[in-house]
Amino acid sequence: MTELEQYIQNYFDVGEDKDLAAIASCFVPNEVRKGDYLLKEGRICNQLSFIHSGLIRIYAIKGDKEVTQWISTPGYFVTDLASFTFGTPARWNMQALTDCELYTIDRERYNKLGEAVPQWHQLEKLFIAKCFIILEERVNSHLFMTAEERYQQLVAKQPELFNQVPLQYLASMLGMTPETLSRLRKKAIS
Amino acid sequence: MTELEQYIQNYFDVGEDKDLAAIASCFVPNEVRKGDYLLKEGRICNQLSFIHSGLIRIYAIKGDKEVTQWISTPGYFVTDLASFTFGTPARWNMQALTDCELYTIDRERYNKLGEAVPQWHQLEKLFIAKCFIILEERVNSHLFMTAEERYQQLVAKQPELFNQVPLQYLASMLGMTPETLSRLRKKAIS
DNA sequence: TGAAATTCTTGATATTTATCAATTCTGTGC
DNA sequence: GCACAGAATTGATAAATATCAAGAATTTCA
Repeated sequence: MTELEQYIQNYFDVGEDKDLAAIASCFVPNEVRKGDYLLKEGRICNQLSFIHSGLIRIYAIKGDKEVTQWISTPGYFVTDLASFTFGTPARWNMQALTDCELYTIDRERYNKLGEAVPQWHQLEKLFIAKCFIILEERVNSHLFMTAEERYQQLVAKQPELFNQVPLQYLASMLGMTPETLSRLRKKAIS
Repeated sequence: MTELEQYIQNYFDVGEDKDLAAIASCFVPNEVRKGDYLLKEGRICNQLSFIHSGLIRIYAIKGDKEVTQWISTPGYFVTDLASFTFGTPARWNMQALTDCELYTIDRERYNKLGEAVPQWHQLEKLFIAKCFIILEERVNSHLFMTAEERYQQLVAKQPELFNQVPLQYLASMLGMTPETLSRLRKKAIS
């Protein structure tokens, strides 16, 4: 199984090898440079990419400050699911934090996968349901946990982010100020 | 269009009238009494219901207290989407706050809709995507807004809840204590 | 390399929200 | 109507987090 096929399989759980290969063949490798935008707020999101290497930040502007929603890392995908699915204006900016190697499918090809892969709509449904569950976890993390517990959870799940991503972005993504994150880190170390 | 068909149409956006009728025919009316549970944490969620009348509270137990995730109202549906879709143990309790009239489909019938309605998996995908967007809004409300702004948003969107639902549940759902909600209300009135 | 820019940390303080305890209010059943 | 239980409010205080300002550390790039 190629690396790309592995990425796809992790999200789409394709039953047939030939279907998996057919899906993978619709993705094309591409690169973006540090600072490049994959998507800007207000535009239509026309692509879904898996990250082979690099980091991508998803954020929005709220008043006079940026709110980071998520940092996407190798093996994960990036898209604005709402915009990609419904063709509505994106509410997120997606910007490369580092040079990135991606595998990308555009909306047109994506929407034709149903013709090539009989089970496609079923797989796609389950993919979106998985995304739903991931989001549900995030809502829960705000309802059930304190800022400090959210920080500890992120340290446990993705410790590498703390070496690779400006802490101000992680703070925003956790729903706290950079100063608060800085103090929680200090507290955790001592 | 029947009331049930209208509810379904709001979420599934069915193209063909006969498909809509076919889907609606798989739902059966049923009633639950105030206090009854539609689902308990740990069980598998085997049904999806539209609410014709009444209110249902979705909540979980965290430590020694209950966290209300949502209050579902007439016209909306209730289910644990993760459990219903993947057959995994539910993480939520669903309890009737009042006597309720529902239209319910069980998992078995739901999963057979693909046989009766050609576009079903496509419709279902879009349904789940809509649920995803609703959740995304909720994550945003925690990242972008203060507790007070979340309160004001709920007042604007669902003012009737404040007459019909114990405020402690609304407080929990907004991610704050009952005391804080009480003070925000007082502040908003004056 | 070194200067400039950005990021991170730290301290002092303000604001927000939670906690705990005591009433008050409201609805329910007798 | 009255007593009771649950719910909501209020007050006093504590804890968590934000804000503002300054300085230290790090990164960027000419």
